[in-house]
Amino acid sequence: MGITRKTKSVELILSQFEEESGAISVSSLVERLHSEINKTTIYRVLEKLEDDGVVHSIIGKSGIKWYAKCDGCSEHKHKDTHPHFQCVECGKIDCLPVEVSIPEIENREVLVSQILIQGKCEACLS
Amino acid sequence: MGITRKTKSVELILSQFEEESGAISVSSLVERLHSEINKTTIYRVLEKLEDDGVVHSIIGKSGIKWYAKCDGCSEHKHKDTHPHFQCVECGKIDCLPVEVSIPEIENREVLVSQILIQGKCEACLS
DNA sequence: AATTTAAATGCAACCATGTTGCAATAGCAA
DNA sequence: TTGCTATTGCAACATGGTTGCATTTAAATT
Repeated sequence: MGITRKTKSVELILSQFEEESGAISVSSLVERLHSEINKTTIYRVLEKLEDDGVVHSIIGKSGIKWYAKCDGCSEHKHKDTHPHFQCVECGKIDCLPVEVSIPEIENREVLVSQILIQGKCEACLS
Repeated sequence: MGITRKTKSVELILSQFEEESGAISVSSLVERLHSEINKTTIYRVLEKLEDDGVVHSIIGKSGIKWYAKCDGCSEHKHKDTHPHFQCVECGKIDCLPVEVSIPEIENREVLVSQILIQGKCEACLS
């Protein structure tokens, strides 16, 4: 079960995603908000927002967690087939508005899939 | 530059991959070999083996690192388009002998891509 | 408006994964 | 056998993330 009360922490965290088009790493969120919210709370709020389908999480190339606003996700079913792009230079992660089809696999039940494409983003290509 | 000397550590680590068909997490490798090899050495040897194209690494669903034997990788070019499958129940990771085509993306240069499919493996399906 | 109650928070302490610097060890070529 | 340098071990550190518990607070109830 997710968020039930509109608290200062929830509002603050959500406002960060309003201002950001791409994904935000948890550590940068902790850094940005450390004077207003305790890091434990940040972890907990993000978890609940994910349960609610408000944001979704991505594991970046070095294993750390990022969150991005969901666009068309619901509480019980995330649209997790869209890939994410992480720039090897600046580290930034964005959602890609593309569908990648995952094949059926013999003897296994596929539930979700995470696709992380790495390369150079527009800003770092110059 | 990768491995240049055949040391006890290298042999021991490689022997673990002989016995294993799937991937091995670094932490389980550290656990298995802690009485014979220091963990720092394990991290360092794995890094070199990856440089040499002997193994390749995968970031699992919870952000930890796994390694698997390479099959047809060379020192400078890993075949990283094959997806990996992680069982949500037992946690085990395997390489999938399938090719998934990654689309070109406007304004970005794609270098590598990591596809992690999650679901239930054969053993956990019953 | 005052009361009540459970959700939400802060804090401190903890855990796991991974890294660094440096001195000691050991392959291997000469 | 000697000498060079790659490799290793160790201890200490860094970072990302979690836990238990006492305190606070949103919001429903009176």
